[in-house]
Amino acid sequence: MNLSREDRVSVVRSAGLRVTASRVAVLLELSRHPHSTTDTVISQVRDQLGSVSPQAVYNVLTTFVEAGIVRRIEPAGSVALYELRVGDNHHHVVCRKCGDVADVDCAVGERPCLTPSEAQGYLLDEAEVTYWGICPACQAPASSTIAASTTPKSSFVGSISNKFERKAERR
Amino acid sequence: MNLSREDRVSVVRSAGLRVTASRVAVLLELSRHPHSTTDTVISQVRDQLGSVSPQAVYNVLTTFVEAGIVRRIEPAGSVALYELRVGDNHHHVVCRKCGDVADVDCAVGERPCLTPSEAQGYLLDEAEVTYWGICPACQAPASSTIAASTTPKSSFVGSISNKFERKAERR
DNA sequence: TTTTGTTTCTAGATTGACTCTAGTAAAAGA
DNA sequence: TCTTTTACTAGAGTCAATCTAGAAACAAAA
Repeated sequence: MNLSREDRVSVVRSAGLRVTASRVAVLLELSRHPHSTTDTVISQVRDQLGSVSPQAVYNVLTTFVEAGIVRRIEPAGSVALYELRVGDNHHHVVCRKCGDVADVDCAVGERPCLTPSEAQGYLLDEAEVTYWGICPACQAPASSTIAASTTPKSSFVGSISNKFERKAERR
Repeated sequence: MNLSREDRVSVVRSAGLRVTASRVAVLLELSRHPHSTTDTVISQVRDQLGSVSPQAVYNVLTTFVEAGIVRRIEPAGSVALYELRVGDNHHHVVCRKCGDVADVDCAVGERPCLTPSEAQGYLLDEAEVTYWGICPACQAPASSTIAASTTPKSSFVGSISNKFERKAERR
């Protein structure tokens, strides 16, 4: 999914936000690469615009999340990831080896899509599901894919808070 | 749940680990306060033993998680939390206002307790569910409880990566 | 008991994501 | 075009967590 420039401008404007170069650029990057890290977004926006301060990108992402046009996820052991798909309450599956993230549709589609029998008195509004497993690339024993050819320094299974080795250069 | 000293020693030993004062002390703290942060554990262990380096506690927690006798969770926007309840695949509910965490039983009890209709080729082994809502204390409009009497500087709802205001002094 | 090898702990520096602040620049309504 | 509001830059700061080297404690063998 690659939003046109007009689409991106109108997304920003209809969220009640000023249209700036960095905001439009961040939207392009997120439409190209869902589940981007702040770091990736920064370097991609720099490629588009020449120079942008890291803080500007942090600001844009925060503003977008608060405006509801971007969703932020934080799988355990990972830095924050951002995606444009909002409002459908989909879930995610994370690879324990390489940290790759993929979307998983929610059968219900509205939150909370699950409710426990005993909620301890909490007023629930969301059930966030994170599936953990091994991605197709990392399942291949010694194939030529990037993810599988790299012997992980440490497997995420049973290990603590490593930041995965994110698939390099996913653009 | 307050494990006796003998219990704690035997938990450590039967995990194939050396019995040290800091390990036994960490277990006591986790048995008293599930969902403790590293910081809390450090100060509690210091109370017990006099002085322990932060790194020692980090080491102990990491070792315990790798040995499978402690579970580490990382709700979005929170630092790592540790608990002794392992192996029953229970879930958690997190308060958006104060960050309080409570256990929620899993109806299935084994992982993965959920499987999506389409897993994108991933080999799944776990479905981690985090329920989000408002805890009983924070629901009370202006009661005398600690959590409710403090007007949050920023609500977690719709905000980014704040670290909550964890309930002070839960010991 | 002493020795020896291994594991754990201490102390201190380091990393990395993220935040805060003050001043400057840019956007949009008047 | 002017003015007000909002966004961006630059730089320092925070904080959880990690890394490393050396000292201390543990456990098994001699």
